[in-house]
Amino acid sequence: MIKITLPDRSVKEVEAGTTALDIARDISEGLARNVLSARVNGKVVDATRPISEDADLTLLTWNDDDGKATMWHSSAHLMAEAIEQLYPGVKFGIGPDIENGFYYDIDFMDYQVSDADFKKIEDRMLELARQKQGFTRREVSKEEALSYFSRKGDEYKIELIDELEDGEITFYESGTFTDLCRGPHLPDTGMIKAVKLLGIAGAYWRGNEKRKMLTRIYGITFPKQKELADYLEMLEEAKKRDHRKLGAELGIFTFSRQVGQGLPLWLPKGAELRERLENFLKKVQRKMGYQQVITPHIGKVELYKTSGHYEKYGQDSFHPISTPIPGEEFFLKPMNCPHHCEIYNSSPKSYRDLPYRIAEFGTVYRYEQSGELHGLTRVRGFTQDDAHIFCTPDQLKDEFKGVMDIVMIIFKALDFKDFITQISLRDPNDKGKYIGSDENWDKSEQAIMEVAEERGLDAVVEYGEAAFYGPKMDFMVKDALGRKWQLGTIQVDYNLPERFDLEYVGTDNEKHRPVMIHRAPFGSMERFVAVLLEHCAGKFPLWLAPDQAIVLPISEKYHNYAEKVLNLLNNSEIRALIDHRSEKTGRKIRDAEMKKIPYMLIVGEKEEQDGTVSVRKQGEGDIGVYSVEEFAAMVNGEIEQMLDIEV
RNA sequence: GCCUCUUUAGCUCAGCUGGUAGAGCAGCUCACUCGUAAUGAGCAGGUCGGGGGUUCGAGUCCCCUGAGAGGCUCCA
Repeated sequence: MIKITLPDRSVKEVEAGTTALDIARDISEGLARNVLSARVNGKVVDATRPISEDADLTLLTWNDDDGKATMWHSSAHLMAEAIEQLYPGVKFGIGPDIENGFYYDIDFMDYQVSDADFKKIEDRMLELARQKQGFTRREVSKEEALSYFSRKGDEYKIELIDELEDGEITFYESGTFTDLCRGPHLPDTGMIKAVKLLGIAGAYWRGNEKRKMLTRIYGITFPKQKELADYLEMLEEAKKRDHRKLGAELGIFTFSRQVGQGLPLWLPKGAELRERLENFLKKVQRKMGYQQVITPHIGKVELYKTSGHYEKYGQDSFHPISTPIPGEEFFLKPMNCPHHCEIYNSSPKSYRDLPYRIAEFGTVYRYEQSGELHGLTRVRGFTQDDAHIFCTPDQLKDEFKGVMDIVMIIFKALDFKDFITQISLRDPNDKGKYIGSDENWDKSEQAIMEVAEERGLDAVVEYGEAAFYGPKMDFMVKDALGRKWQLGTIQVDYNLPERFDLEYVGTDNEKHRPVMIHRAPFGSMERFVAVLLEHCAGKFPLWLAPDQAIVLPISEKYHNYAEKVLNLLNNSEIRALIDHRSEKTGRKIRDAEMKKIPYMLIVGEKEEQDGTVSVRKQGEGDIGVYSVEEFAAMVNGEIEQMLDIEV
C-alpha cells in the first residue's frame, strides 16, 4: 500500500500501481471525466500512469494550465494522426503545446496544403476524437526507436532521437499514429470536443534559417463547444483593439506605398499625442537633471567604425549615402549613442561634471526585414526617447535607480499595470565573452538587482541574456493578441566609453573611464503609442486625449452659446470642439461615444439660461449639470491627479 | 529574407462555374431645429493595387511585381 497526499492535505491509502484516474474515480465519476493529467510529486504525468510510491497528487483539469497543456499536446498528436491519414507519407517535425493551443511542424512533401484544407483536417480530427482513442505510453530502446522511424522514413524524428540518451526514449501511440514523445497525454481523445485550426505558416526546421522550411499548422481545442465559441469571440474583440485599426480610425498615423514600407506618417492627432508624451517626459527629465541635445540624422561611416556598429548594421541595413567627394560616406543613424559620445568628448570632463545626462528624441533608421514589419511596433524609421548617462562606477546604482523611477512614473501616468520586468545578466559559465572588468560587472549586476529589490519590482532574471557590453533591464508589455513587445530599456555599457576613449579627471587628478547608461523609458515613440492604443483600446487617458470634450448643441439656436462654452474651455486649457451638424442629439452623442471623446457637453435652452453644461462621460453616461467653471476645474483636477508625480 | 493567405469606393464587404462593377457606413446637398448611443430624401464617389499574358471578351484564369495579414528567421 502507498500513501497519496491530495492538495487539501488529506491522505489516501491505495495499492501500489493505482493510477491518478483510479483515485479520481474514487472521489467522483464527474471528477474522473474531467481529469486531463496529474501532477505526481511535482511532475506532470499521464493520469493513467500507475503510481508506485508514496506521492503528493494533484489531479489536473481544464482549470489548470498544466491540464490545458496536456489537452493541447494530445491535440497535436490527434492532428498529426488526422493529417497522416489524409496525406500519407508526410514527415513530422515537432508538435508541442503552446500558450494558446498547439502546433505541429510537418514536411508535406509534394502535397500543396493551405488553410482551405483546414475543414477537412478538423473534421477528421473530430471523427478520431469521438473514437475515444487511448494514448499508450511505451518505453523503447534507442535502437528500436531509430529503426521505427528509419522504416517510416522520417529523418526529422531520427535527428531528434540521435540526440537522446538510450533509456529515456518513449513512444506514445494513439489510434494509427505513433510519435516520439515524452508525454504526458490525455486518458483518451474523447475529451477533445471542439477543434479549430488557426493558421498555417512556414517554420524553419529547428529554427534554423539555413535548414528546410516545414509547414507549421496552429490549432486549438476545447473540452466544450461553447469554450471554442468564446475563444473565437475573444479573438474578434482583440482585433478591434489592434493599434493598426484604431490608429487609422482615430487619425493617429498612416503609411504610404510611395514613402515606403515601415516608414510611418504621423497625422495631426498622432503628432499632437506624441508631442504631449514627449513634453511629459521632457518635464520629468528636466527635474531629474537631464539636458536636451539635438544631433543630425546621419553620421560619417568612420563614426560607426569607431562605435563598432558598422560591422553589425553595415551590410544588412540601409546602405551608406555617398557624396560628390570620392570615398566620403554617411550612414543614416541606427542609434544615437555615437553622436552622444562625441558630445561628451567635445569638452574635457571632471568628476564634478558627472553624472552627465544628455537626452534626445532621436530618430533612427534600421532596415528591418520586410516580413518583420508590423504596424507601429516594428518599423524602419522610429524615434527613441533616448538618453545617455555618463557616470562614475560609484554613481551607477543611483543613476540606475533614477532611470527606473522614470519608467515607473510613465507607467503610472498611463495606467500600465501588466508589464514584465526582465533583468539580463551575464552567463556565469562564460564570463569571457563579455567586455569590461569582472569587478565592474559584479558591481553593476549587483546594483541592478538591489535597485529592483528596493523598488519592490518583481523581475525575471535571465542569465546569459546580457549584451556583450553590459547588463540590462527591460520592460515588456503584451499587445491585444498577447504578443510581447519590449518597451523601456536600461542598459549599462562598458564598451562605447572604451571605443570612444571617454575620460574624466577624478579627485586623484588621474584620468578615469566613465560608465555609460543607455536608457529609453518609452522605448520608441512608435512602439509605445502602438501599445498604448491597444492598452486603452483607443480611450486615451484624459491628459492625452486628442479631444477632451465636445460641445453638443441641441439645435442651431444654441450655437452661439456653444461657442461661448468653447471659449471658456479653451481659456482653461481644455481641448474641445463643437458638433455643428444639424443632427439629433442622440446621433451626436453616439458619434462622440464612438470617437471616444471623454466628455460630452450638451447645451440647450436650460443650459444657456443658467450658464451651465449638461455633462456626459464617455462610456458612463449622464453625470449631471455643472457650470462651465466647475467642469473645467473638474477636468483639470482629474488630470493633475493622474500626473501627480514626485521627483 | 522565407512560408501561407489577402488585395474591389475614404471604411467594412458582395460580385456563382469568365459576359464590360454593387451594398452599408462615411462624405456632399436639401428638408427637419430636435434633450442623452444612428431623422429622412437626393447626389457624388471605383482605369477592381500595378504590369504582362490566355481569350471574341478578364474584377474573375495564368505569370511577374507592389502592399497588407499571420507565422518562421531576425531585432532586443
